[in-house]
Formats: sequence, C-alpha cells, structure tokens
Amino acid sequence: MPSPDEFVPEINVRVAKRRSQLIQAAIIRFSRFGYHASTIKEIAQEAGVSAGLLYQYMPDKQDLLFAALLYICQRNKEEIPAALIGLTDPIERLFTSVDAYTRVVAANPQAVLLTYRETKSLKPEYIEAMKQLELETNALIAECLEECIRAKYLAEVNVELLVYRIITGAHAWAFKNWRLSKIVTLDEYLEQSIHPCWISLMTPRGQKHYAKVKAHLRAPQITDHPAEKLD
Amino acid sequence: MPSPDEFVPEINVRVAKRRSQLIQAAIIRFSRFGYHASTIKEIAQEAGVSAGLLYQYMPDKQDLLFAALLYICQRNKEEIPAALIGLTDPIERLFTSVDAYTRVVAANPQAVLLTYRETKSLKPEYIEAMKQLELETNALIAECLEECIRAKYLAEVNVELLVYRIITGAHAWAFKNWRLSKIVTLDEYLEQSIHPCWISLMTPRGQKHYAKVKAHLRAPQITDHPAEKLD
Amino acid sequence: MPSPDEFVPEINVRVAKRRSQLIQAAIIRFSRFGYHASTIKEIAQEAGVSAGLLYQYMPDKQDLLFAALLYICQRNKEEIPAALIGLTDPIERLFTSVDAYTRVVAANPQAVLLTYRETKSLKPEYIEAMKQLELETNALIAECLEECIRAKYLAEVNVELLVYRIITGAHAWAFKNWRLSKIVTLDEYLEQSIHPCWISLMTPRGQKHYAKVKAHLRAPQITDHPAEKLD
Amino acid sequence: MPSPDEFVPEINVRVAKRRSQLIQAAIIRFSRFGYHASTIKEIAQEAGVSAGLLYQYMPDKQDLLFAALLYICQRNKEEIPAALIGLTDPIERLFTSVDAYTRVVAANPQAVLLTYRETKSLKPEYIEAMKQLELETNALIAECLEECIRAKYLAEVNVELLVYRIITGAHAWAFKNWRLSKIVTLDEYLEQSIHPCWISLMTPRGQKHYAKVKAHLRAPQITDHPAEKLD
DNA sequence: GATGAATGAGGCTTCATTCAT
DNA sequence: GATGAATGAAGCCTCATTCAT
Repeated sequence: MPSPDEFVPEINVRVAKRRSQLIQAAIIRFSRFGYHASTIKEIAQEAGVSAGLLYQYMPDKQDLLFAALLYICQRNKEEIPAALIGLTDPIERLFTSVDAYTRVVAANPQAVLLTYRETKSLKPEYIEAMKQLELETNALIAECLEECIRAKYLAEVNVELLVYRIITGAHAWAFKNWRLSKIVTLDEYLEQSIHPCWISLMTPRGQKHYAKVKAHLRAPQITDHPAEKLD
Repeated sequence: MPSPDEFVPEINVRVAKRRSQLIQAAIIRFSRFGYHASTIKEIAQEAGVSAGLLYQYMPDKQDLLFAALLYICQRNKEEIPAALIGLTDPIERLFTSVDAYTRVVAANPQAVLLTYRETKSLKPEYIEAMKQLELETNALIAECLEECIRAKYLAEVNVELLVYRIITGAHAWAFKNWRLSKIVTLDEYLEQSIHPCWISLMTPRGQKHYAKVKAHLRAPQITDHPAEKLD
Repeated sequence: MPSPDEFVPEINVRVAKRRSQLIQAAIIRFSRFGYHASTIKEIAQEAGVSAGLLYQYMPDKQDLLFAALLYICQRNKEEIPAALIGLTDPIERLFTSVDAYTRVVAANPQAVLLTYRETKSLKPEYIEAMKQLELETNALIAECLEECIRAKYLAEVNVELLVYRIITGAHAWAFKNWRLSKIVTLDEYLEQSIHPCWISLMTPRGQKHYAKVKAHLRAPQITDHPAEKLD
Repeated sequence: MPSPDEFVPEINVRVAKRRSQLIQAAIIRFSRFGYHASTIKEIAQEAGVSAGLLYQYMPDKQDLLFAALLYICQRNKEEIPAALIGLTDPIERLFTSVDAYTRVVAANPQAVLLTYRETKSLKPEYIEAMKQLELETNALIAECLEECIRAKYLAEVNVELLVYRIITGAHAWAFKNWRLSKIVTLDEYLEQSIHPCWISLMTPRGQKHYAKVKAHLRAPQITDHPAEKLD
C-alpha cells in the first residue's frame, strides 16, 4: 500500500535534512569568515556536498544567508519559552527569561554577531522579516516585565526600552567578549551588568519578594552549538 | 634645487590632504553600502578623484577600510576630552563624558555600525590596533568613574565593566535606532537607559552631590558628520 | 524463457515508442525555445518522464537534436508522396507536390525554422545526413518538374535550381510569417509567390493544359502538428 | 587651447573603435560557432583584448549579439543607396537595387545566416528593432518597384510580397550555398532565380524598355568582409 | 525499467589593481 | 601628479550527465 502521491514524507524529510545541513554549514562559514568572504563552494564543502547541490535547496546565496540568520534568531527565540516551562512566579519568570536569553547569546556568540554584521546584506523584505522576529523575541521578555509591573514588583517603566537595555546588554557579551571574558565570568556579567537593569527598578515590594525567591533561582539549561563558539 | 632626500613639507601636506579626502569618501560609501558592496571606483568618485590616484595614497582596499575605521574611532575619542575642557567637578565630568560619548555615537551612527560590521574584514594586526584604540577611549570614561569613586560619590564597582555597560548602551542607540527612535528621543534614551547605569550605583553622598549639580549639567556640543546619518 | 540474444520484438516496440515520445517533446521545446535554451529536464518533463530515463534512449542532447531534426524532415518528406497518390497528370502532380510541400511547411513552421537554426549545432556527419535528406526531398519535386519538361509542358530549365526557388519560397513563409501573414493569406502566398515560379516557365502547350486542369486542382490535406504553430 | 570638457573627440573615437573592434570579433565568432557556442573570452581574444574590457563597452553578451546583428543589417542596408547613386532610370534602379542586395548577401553569407539563426536569442524589444530595420531595408527595394509600376513598366502587384520574394531568394543563396554554388554561379543565380521574380511581371512596355537598357546594366560593386565568407 | 539526487565543469560577469600616457 | 583603460583572477550559478536505489 504505497503512500498517496501528494504526501511523500521521506522526500520532505530528506529536503528538510539537506536544508538544515546546508544552513548549519552556512552559519559556520558565515560566522567565521563573513558573508562575502565565504564562497558557495566552501559552504557546500563544509556541508559535505557539491556546490551544485546547494542550488537544489536554496535559490541563491542571499537566501542562504537569510535562512541562516532566520534559523539563528528562531532558535534563540525558542529557548525562552522552553526555559520558562513550569515557572509561575513573576520575578522568577523574569529572572529566568533574562538569564536564558543572555546564556543563549553567550552559547552562540558568533551566530549572534552574524545577525548584526550581515543583516545589512539582505534585501529589504528580508531585513524587515528579521526585525519582526526580533520584536517577537523581545515580546517574550516584555511579557515577563509586564507581569512584574502588574504585580507591583517593578516600577512602571518603558518596558520595550528596558527590554532593549537587557538584550543589547546580552549582545554586548558576544561583541566585546574578547575583553569582557578577561575581566568577568558570564555569571558575574549577568549579576553585575544584565540583571541590575531590572533589579534597580524594583519596588520595595518587589525587592522583598526577590530576596525571598533569590535563593532557589537557577540558571536555565541552554542548548549548545559548538560550531559557533568564539575562537 | 632641493636634494631628493630632503624634507619637503608641502608634499606631506598634500599627502595628508589626499588621504583625508579619500578616507572621508570611504567612510561615506562604506557606511552606506558596506565594505564589500563599495567599489574602489565609487569611493574614488565620491572623493572626486580617479581610481588610479587612490592607489598612490593607499596600498589597497583593506588599508583604506582600516584607515576609515581608525579615523572614526579616533575622531570619536577626541570628542570626550574636548567636552570635558573646563569641567572639574567629578560628577559633572562623569556625566559629561558619558553624555558626550553617547551623543557622538548618535551623531555618526552609520560610522559606528561600520566599525562593528567590518572590523572583522581587517587583518589581525589591524583588528588588534582597533581594540587598543577602543580601550584607550574607554579609559577616558573610566578615569571619570574612578575620580567619582575616589571622591566617594560612586560605589566601588568593576569600572571597566561599567564602562562597557555605558558604551555598548550608546552603541545600541545606533544598532537599534530603527526601533528605539520610535519609542524614545535621544534625550530620553540618555536619561532612562544610559545614565542610570552609573546613577544607580551612586553612594548617598554621590546622590546628594548629583542633586546639587544636576541643574546646570548641559549636553555637550558634538561635531556633526551629516554623511553618516541613518536614513 | 527466451535467451538473451534472441530477438525480442516487444522491447524494440517499447524503445521505439519511448524514442518517439522523447523526440516529440524535444521538437516542442526546441521549436519553442531553441536548442540551447531548452534543458534536458524540461524536455523530459514535456515527455512526462524523468531526465535520467532520457539517457537510456538517447546518448546525449546533441543526438536528441539530430533525432528531432531528422524526424521533422522525414515527416515533411513523406507528405509529398502521400499527396500524390492517385494523381497521374504531370501538371497536376507538379502543382500538388509544390502545394503540399508549402502547406507542410506552413503547418509546422516552428519545426522548419528549427532545422534552419539549429542544424549548425550538429556534428559534421549529422549535418551531412540532413543535407542528404533535403536532397532526397527535393528530388520528389524535381521528378514532377522533369515529368512536365518531358511532357513539353515546361521549358527546359535548371530543375534543381527551380526546386530551390520553390522550397526556399515555402520556407520564407515560415521565416517571415510575422510580416507575410499580415499582407497575404497562405493561399494568396501560394498563388502569387510560390506557384508563379514554375507557371511563368510553362510552354504554350503547358499553359493550355494548365488552363484545362486548373479548375479541379485541389489543395492537398496536410497533417497538422499543433505544437509547432507560430504564436 | 584645450577642447571643452563636454566634447572630447579622441575619447569617442576610441570608444567607437573599440566597439567596432568587438562587434567585428563577435560577428566572426557568432557566425562561425553560433551565439551560445561562442564564449565571451573567445570573442575578446578574437578582438585581441581581455574579457574584462569587453564589459566596458558592452553591457552583456546579449547586447553584443544585438550590436552585431544590427551592424550587419545596417551595413547591408547602406549598400543599396550607395549602389543607386547616379542612376535615374526606373528599370536600371530596380535591377541595381536587387542586384546589389543579392550581392551584399552573397558577400557576407555567414553574417546573414547569423541574423536568421540568432535573432531569436534576443529579447523582444531587440527582435522588434531587427524587424523594423528589415522593413526599412525592404522599403528601399520597394521604392524602386513602385517607381517602375508608376512608369507602367511593371504590372500592379503586391509590392511588399514581391520584395519578400526577392530578398528571401537572395538569402537562399546564403542558406543553400553548399548546394547552389555547386550547380550555378552567383551571376547565373541572379539571372535565373532572382531577377526573374520581377522580370516575369513586366508589362510589354517594360519589356521593351528593359531590352533597351539591358546592355549597359552592370553589377554594382559591393564591399567585401572577408571574415564572413562561407567555409 | 525508471527515478531524480548528486556532481562538477564551465560560462558570464565583477572589480581590485596596474600601468602607459 | 593624475588618469582611466586594461587586465585577469575569482565568484555565482546553470545544467548536461551519472548512478545508487
């Protein structure tokens, strides 16, 4: 009993596998050498396939870049909800989302730098899509902040602006890692540079609550992508 | 009839003028279109000279990029001492250096983005030089911070880490300008995102002093480079 | 259980059917887009088979072109004898062969253009074969002319040259169809451009005879290949 | 006294020379091997320049083809008026224009074949331009025909259709040269295949006049382009 | 027999760099 | 000093052809 013509799962599985394989290879080369300095041949080689094959799964080099950047952002975005599973306390959720975001960035620093460096190489509609995705990711942290504000744990501040303080602070760990990693550990960075952004804005009520939950706050587990380490 | 080995000042003046002219043109094109998307011909045209002439003042395209990046960083670095002239009060000096730094970045956002995006295209020794220059610039703000700490206005914190919070916060205005400029003005950004980095770390003594000088703190005047605006 | 060396007619039937199927598809694509602009994949798709299968029935793309051109010329050649069946009068046979030839060309203009445009892409021996086939086709009309000359209906002219006047006149209908079809119909073209080639060379005896048979001369029926129409 | 900036004849001379040089090379390669089988490198080499230089004078390969085809047609078109200079008698002018046209085609057969074979490779607007140019050339012969009709030398026929009989007859000499040149000379071809097209349509008055001027009709001198001979 | 995924040679085109004027 | 014509290396991409399934 053969599967009907219109649904052939093995094919889509292979296509998805190939695409993923090529995107991974692209992330590696683009991260390491930049978009323009990476040739299609090198990327294909990194993926263990021929240059020609790449074009059966990607329209062109720019789309490959877009796919790579999209993949990075989407992957990062997904880590936050994953880290929040099972958490209900607003402070705990805020702490965890910020911590998770920063640790995701720290786990894939080259990938994050790639999004900063090469987004400009995309065509306008792709740039727009990237911005949209950033806003969606930011919204995940924004929700945690708003929950804290509603619970009177946090002063009423410009939430989106605060989110940007936090995420660009996280990105800074990737950008300035060459220096920062020499003066503090990631944990110290989180404690002294990232979390203070919101801790310093807590209400007395928030501070009291934070002191209570602080003890059992734990760093979330982040998926590691070894290819994207800093060298 | 001057001997060929003699020092001929007019020549060096012309060389310096040409180099500067070419670097300006390079900054304009690189900022607007990126390093790889800018051709030597376009840069030469922007400078109003021929492509061939460029090679009499620059060894190659990469050195031109380095010269451009160096110029940007040096220019920005010089703005801080300029803004501090005549100021002696530690808090006032700290406020002004941070304010000046951020406004310099905000005045030439494309140029700053260029240093982030294209530094990787340089050869290692040039990258090292860029890092060195960054550290020197950071030291200017660090000195102001240390002065405040010595004056017991500020808690004893990791100064260099704090400097990075501040400067990457400033850079964020350039990177995320597409969104930030829609939610706050530059003045609001300074007040709500940048200055809080150090204000939240002041000692009670510092807070008292700050309240006193606050009234006559004034935004420093920053040199504008219209070609490097965001569009 | 047939021995492998035995003649297995079913196999040859299938091979012939496949080849024909592929040649038809090739004619369609080559005619419409030209040899170089047509890809093997497109031709296979047109034939409803895979690209790989094509190579089990054709050594390569060039041979496919040759097969297509050969098919077209052979098909056209066969129309003349078919149209002459049952006709015995020399003038009637001449008229009919010329008329049939022109109408065959007019029925498959794109295919004829293909033979003109792409014969050069063939290797020398194939070009030779195409020329040979042309001569054979021409001979069919030449025979009719000679019969008329023998019957003293036509002046003694260079027969082969006259054949070329006629067939290139027919081809012109295909080549210049974009303009000719705007100024005359095919019937008018035949009457004013093609048939005059030989009518103007008739002897008085021929003219008298022609006047007699003219009335019941009828356009032969030509096989239509809709895919090869001009658009 | 330097020439004003806006008019620098030497530059335009060089550009024109280069363009011409490249177009000649293109005609040679395209004629010999066809458009697709000719590479930019080969054409550049034929012209004695580098591949890169070609792109300073031509936007791309297709434009080079268009330029080549245009050049051929324009050159052919110009031969007719040149041949008619000083001739006033209608019959003489008609004979000469037809004779010149055919001899031009015969002098550059490969170039004419090129226009037939590769026009389809052009983009629509260029094809349109080619058709327009053909119509203009045809009009030169059409005028001669009309003059004869006005002088009552020629029957009132469809002039444009007759022009097409003539020019496609001339083209046939190029197409079927492999055979025709074996059975007749060009002069015989003109006498037996080309000129009869209009001679057979003369009025008695025309025939009488033709008999009178026939004696001193002379073949016009045609510019030779050795690179475009048949091999 | 039939498929279509995979290969890789080769074409067009761009652009940093050189050099004759 | 200044020009810009000329070079040619190198990259993206296509597509005829092969071959494992």
